[in-house]
Parts: sequence; structure tokens; C-alpha cells
Amino acid sequence: MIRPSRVENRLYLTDEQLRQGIEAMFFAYRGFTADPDRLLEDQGYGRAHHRALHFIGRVPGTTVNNLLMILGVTKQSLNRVLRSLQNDELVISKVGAKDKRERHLTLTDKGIQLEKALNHVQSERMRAAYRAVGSEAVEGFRAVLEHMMDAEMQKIYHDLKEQTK
Amino acid sequence: MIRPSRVENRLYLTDEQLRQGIEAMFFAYRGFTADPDRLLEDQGYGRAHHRALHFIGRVPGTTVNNLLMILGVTKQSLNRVLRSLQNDELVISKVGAKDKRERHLTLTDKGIQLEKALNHVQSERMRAAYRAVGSEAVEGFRAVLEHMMDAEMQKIYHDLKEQTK
DNA sequence: CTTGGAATGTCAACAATGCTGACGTAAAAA
DNA sequence: TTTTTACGTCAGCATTGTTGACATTCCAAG
Repeated sequence: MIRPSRVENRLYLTDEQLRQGIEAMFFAYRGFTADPDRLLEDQGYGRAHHRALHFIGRVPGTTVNNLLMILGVTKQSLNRVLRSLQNDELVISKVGAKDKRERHLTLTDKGIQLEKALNHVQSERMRAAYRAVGSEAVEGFRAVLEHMMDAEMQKIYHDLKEQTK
Repeated sequence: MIRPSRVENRLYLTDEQLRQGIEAMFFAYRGFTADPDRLLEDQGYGRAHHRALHFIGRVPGTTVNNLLMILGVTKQSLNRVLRSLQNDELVISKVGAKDKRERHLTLTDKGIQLEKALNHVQSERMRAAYRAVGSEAVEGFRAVLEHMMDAEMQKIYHDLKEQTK
């Protein structure tokens, strides 16, 4: 549980501290993607494929349009990635029953396998970091990240959390 | 399923918690880069230009090779960015006095101005997030990020901190 | 019911930024 | 001195963003 700063309501932050935060974010994100990137390279995929697999796995049956909002890229960019995943039989696209304009996306067994592998290496790094710092730090970490998101992203982030309850 | 007891050192993390951490990182990084991206677009630059400006500003007189290690890209990729920054007179490259193979990079006044503007919008978002969560959370945030970096990046990150003392 | 507009997804072409390979020049080693 | 290594530059390719054009489907106005 996060207590909003109890003593100093306004904490004084030097430019230097903020700059270190920026650099930490930059270097950490590289670490965050390093392990999945290695796995993906073996298969001839990139980060874009990872993101698609992740969120299709997270919300099975989602539409292309919904995925678009989550990922924040153009549909043309996403389409290219989805096409290759479908060709390789990692993803299945089914025309909507109600609305035939929509395509509903799900992972095949093969897709689930790769997604699991990617999720595993990424989770292990995060688990290690979490373990190293303890649970209070973890809550702080998540709190700061949440406040760094744009408002729409915060909403999507929370909706995803609800979804798996 | 066996539940490890929640003693302080021992942190039990569900798959779901780890997955949320992953997604938080993903969405937050988008927010983290959103404001600078807008500024950069106005000038016809991209994120790669931002990173170069940032670290040249941080370590004035650094060599291309040193910058390469910080950024973790190939010299060919960096070179393209540096060339455009030099053409636009944001960066100056000077042949090394001792070793003429090296180029030492510094920002021009124009370069400093743009770097300041980029740093400002990015810092403001971080400051807002920090303020919203309080100082304990901030420390947790930085601690987790640090443990998420690869070892070489941790070293570089710390060296940069020392440098400005 | 028909028709025109909005929504959804696909195809094509372009831009930014990764990458590898080839190479010139300077320094270091043999 | 000659060969090897290091540093930086130029050329070309791959991934993944972008905008534009378009076919199909749905829905709402008439």
C-alpha cells in the first residue's frame, strides 16, 4: 500500500535527480527487452511481434481495432505483423459473427508456446529485480510507472487488470 | 500448489503480478517518451537524436566510441544521427589532439537549447509522477530499475552519476 | 428499401533507425 | 618498416513506424 508522502507533501527534486531517473528508465528498458529480443531473433521476429503475441494472449478473441488501441500504433503497422504471425500459424483470425468487418484474434498452441517462452524470460528478470529490492520498493516502482502513463494508457492498463479477475 | 510463506525477505509473486509489472513498464515507457517525441517531430528528428543530444550534453567532449557504449547501438547507426546534428549545427565534432582517430563531441548553443527543452518536458512528467507518489516510492522505483539493467549498463549508469559530482 | 457515410481491415509506398559489410586513416605492434 | 588493430564514414538492407487509397460491411437518414 502506498502512502502519499506523509511528511513532505512536496519533495524537493534537483535537476540531477530527475536526470538520473530519466537515465535509469532508459537503461532499464533496454534490460527489460533484452531477453525477449534474443528469443525473438532466433525466430526471425521483432519486438512488434512480441507485443502482439502478449496482448492477444492476454485478451483472447480481441479484435484488431481493440489491439490497436492497446498498442498505440497504426493499423497498417500492426497488420504487417499479424499477417506474418498468421502465416506462421501462431495466430488465428476469425471473421466476427455479429459484425463481419471485425476479425477476432486468438493464439494457436504454437503461439501460446512462444508467448509463454517470451513471458517467462521477461518475468524472470522482473522477479529477480523484485526479489532484490523487497515488496515496498516494488509497490513504489509500480506506483511511479502508473503515474508516468498518459491518462488513456492508465485506463487501458487498469481495464486489463480487471479483465483477469 | 505450495505457497511460500510471506516472510519479509521472501517475496511471493504471482504470474499475474509479474505480468502487470511488464505491462506497466510498457505503457509507462510510452508516456516517458511521448512529450519529447512531440518536440522532436516539430524539428524533424527522432528518438535517436534525443538520446545523442542527451548524452553529449551530459558528457561534453565525449568520443563517438564512448557514446556508442552508452547508447548500445552500432557506430553506423549513431553516425547517421550525428551527421544530421552536425549539419544542423547542434553538435560539433573535433578531431582528438592526442589521438587523431577520435572525434570529440560537444553541443553548440543551439544544441544546448534543444537539449534543455527536451529534458524539461521529460523531467516535468517525471517530477509530476514523483510528487504524486512520494519519496519512498521514488526510491523503490529507482531501485527496481537499477536491478533490471544488465550489469554493463549498471556500471555505465553509476559512472554517469559519479561524473557529475 | 435504398443509399450514403462511417467503421474495419488490407495493400502500397515512404521514413526513421536498427543492422552488416567495405573501406580510409591513424595508431600500435611485430 | 610492415602488419595489425582501432576509429570513424559510406553504402545498402531489415524492421517497424507513418500516410494514402481502397474493398467490405454495417448502420442510419431518407
